[in-house]
Formats: sequence, C-alpha cells, structure tokens
Amino acid sequence: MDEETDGIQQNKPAARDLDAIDRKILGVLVDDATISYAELGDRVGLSPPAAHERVKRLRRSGAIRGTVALVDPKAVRKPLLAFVHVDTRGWGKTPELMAISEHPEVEEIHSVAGDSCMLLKVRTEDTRALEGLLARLYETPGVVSTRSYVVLSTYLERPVQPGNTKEWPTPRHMTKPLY
Amino acid sequence: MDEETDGIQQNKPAARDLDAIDRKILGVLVDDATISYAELGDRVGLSPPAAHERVKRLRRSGAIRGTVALVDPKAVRKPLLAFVHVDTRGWGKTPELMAISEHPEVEEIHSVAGDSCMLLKVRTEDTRALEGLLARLYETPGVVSTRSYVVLSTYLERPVQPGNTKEWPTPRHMTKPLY
DNA sequence: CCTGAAAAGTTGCGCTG
DNA sequence: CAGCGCAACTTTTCAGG
Repeated sequence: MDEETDGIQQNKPAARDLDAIDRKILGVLVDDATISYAELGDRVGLSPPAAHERVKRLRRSGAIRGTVALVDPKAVRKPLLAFVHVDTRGWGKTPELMAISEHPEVEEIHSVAGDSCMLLKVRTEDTRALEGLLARLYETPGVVSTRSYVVLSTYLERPVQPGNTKEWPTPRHMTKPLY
Repeated sequence: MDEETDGIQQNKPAARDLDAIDRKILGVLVDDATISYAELGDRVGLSPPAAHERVKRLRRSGAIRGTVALVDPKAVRKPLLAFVHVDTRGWGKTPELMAISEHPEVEEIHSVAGDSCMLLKVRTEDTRALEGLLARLYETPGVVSTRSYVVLSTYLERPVQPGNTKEWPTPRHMTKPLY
C-alpha cells in the first residue's frame, strides 16, 4: 500500500505529469480547499463533475497528499519555534532518532548534507519544553551534539506551492553551466 | 446574532482558550479535513450542527488559519529541499529580503537567534534553481553570506499538531529550574 | 446543544465531442 | 477518453425547542 517505512521523499507518489488544468486546480486548493466543486470548476473552466474527477485523480495519484486544517501555533500554545541541528555518530542510528516523532512538538525530521547530520523543526510551548526535548535527544544513542536556532519572528510560512518560477531574470554575473 | 456582545471581535488570533472538545476537533481536522460534520460530530461526541458551529468559531477566532490541500513536492517538480541560513548586515534590510517571498520556491522565512540572522526553507526543481535563488539572495542589499543545508531524506513532515506532550518522563539528570 | 426539515452540494450515469 | 447535463443521494445549514 502507500505506507512505507522508508523516508517520505524517495518513493513514487506521482506517476504521470500534470497538465495545465491540474496545476491550476492545485494552485486553487493549496490556497483554500473549502470551496465547492462548482466554484472550483468555474475557476479552472470545468463542470463540477469534471473538476471533481480531476481532484479524485490527483488524490489517487498522490499529487494531493491530503486535505487538512492549518492551525495557529499560538492557539494551541506552541509559540516557540526552533530548528535543531543534530550531529550523530554513524548513520545506522537514525531509527532510534525517529522515536522522537512521537512528540507532537516535532514537525519535521530531515537528514541533511552539510556539517550537520539531522535537522529538526520543533514547536514548543516554551523554552523549558524545548529543553526537555533536547534532553531526550541527548538520551538517544548516537546523538553527539545539537545546535538550536530559536525563531524570533516568522515572516513567511506556507505549504508547498505548485507554481514554478518562470524564467526569473538570471543575474548578470552568473554564467551558464555546462550541464 | 452571534458573538457581538463584546466590544472587540476582529483582530485577535486566539482570544479565549480552547476546551477539550475544541482540541479534539483540531486533532481530527489537522489530520483530515475532508470528513463530514456528521462524522466529525460522531468522533467528538457532538451533533452535526454543533460540530459545525464549533468549527466556524475556530475559523473566526483564527485558531484554524485555513483548510488547504497538501501537495506532493515531487508531483510539482520540486524534489530538492534546502534550508538556507542567511547572514545579513544590519537589521533594517529585512524588507528587501522579503522580496524573495515572490518566489513560490520559498516556503518559510524566519529571523533566528544564533549565528545566523535569517533562515529560509526553499524547495526547488534542481540544484540549478537553488543556485539561481542563492544568486538572487546575494543581490539583495544587506546579505553578507549564506550557508545551505540540502535535504537528503525527509523522515517526517507534518503541519502544526494541536497535541501537547503530557508530562513526558523527565530525564533523571535534569534538575528543576528556579523558574 | 439537540432534533428535524429546507437548501445546497456531491456524485453516479448516459450521452456528446 | 475526458467532459457535460441531469437526477438521486448526501451533506450542510437554518429553524424551533
């Protein structure tokens, strides 16, 4: 089925390409998924059943991973956002690290290239809760050290946008690469 | 009439506290907002109209910031995720930096404490597009340097979770702070 | 906040391009 | 094959208790 023990990023969610209408639909639904299929059809130039059929296809193909409510972090008492870089000893210890997914405060876990091994996005009620999370991290076998970046202000935060930048003016000092 | 009895009604994200049912509703909708109010009511122990009234209130209060479709990055040709730390000269130049919000590839912009000033989350089609974005960053007045962390694998990525960790076992070596 | 009924939206089906 | 119109069904939404 669609549940994999592997990372989210490396599989095969989307088989074939999306056409212009599909992209337009995604552009609308990424912004507001509460509209009726009648209105969605209007906005993309389709009848309600046709629009619905498209959306069902996008869901089945995995292009739409889900339709969810976005909640205000402050409303659920999580005003403190931080990015935590985690240095680990060896690579096989990631399963142990994954245990912290159980904490609802942890929103993202990535392995990254660069001088850190793992990068976490965590949202807590206060610095004390963040400290508790870091303490749990240090308990995890393989965790060597962490560096935390506490967010002071968030200027932009939005889900994956379907749009691609259509040929932004390339800086003059950038030469064309070979590949 | 609704809640017009109070003088102020407009601009506060989360005015009063959420009760247990509100939190349960958020917990359901954060996972799947496509269910009917009948089923939502069932899951939280409310009639369909009552559940709907709660959700409307959560929307008005700002606790629910929106209901959106989450799209698979690979389906929209953005398989490359990176976090970019940006060092800036001075603080007043942030408005200039905000211009890059125009790029759909930029998903988050935060100012952070630590050795970086700004932190961006960007999702591009390939390394070339990331390079173009970095080039634009360096064009921005005030930008001194950047460090990029390219994501190799994403193990967890989810929206804000309403749940709080209820008294996770505190590590033994952690002593209680004064405040 | 609940029960019930009117209004609106969804979705299956046969048909058309 | 994808989309459209129509009609049955479900859901949303507005009453009154």
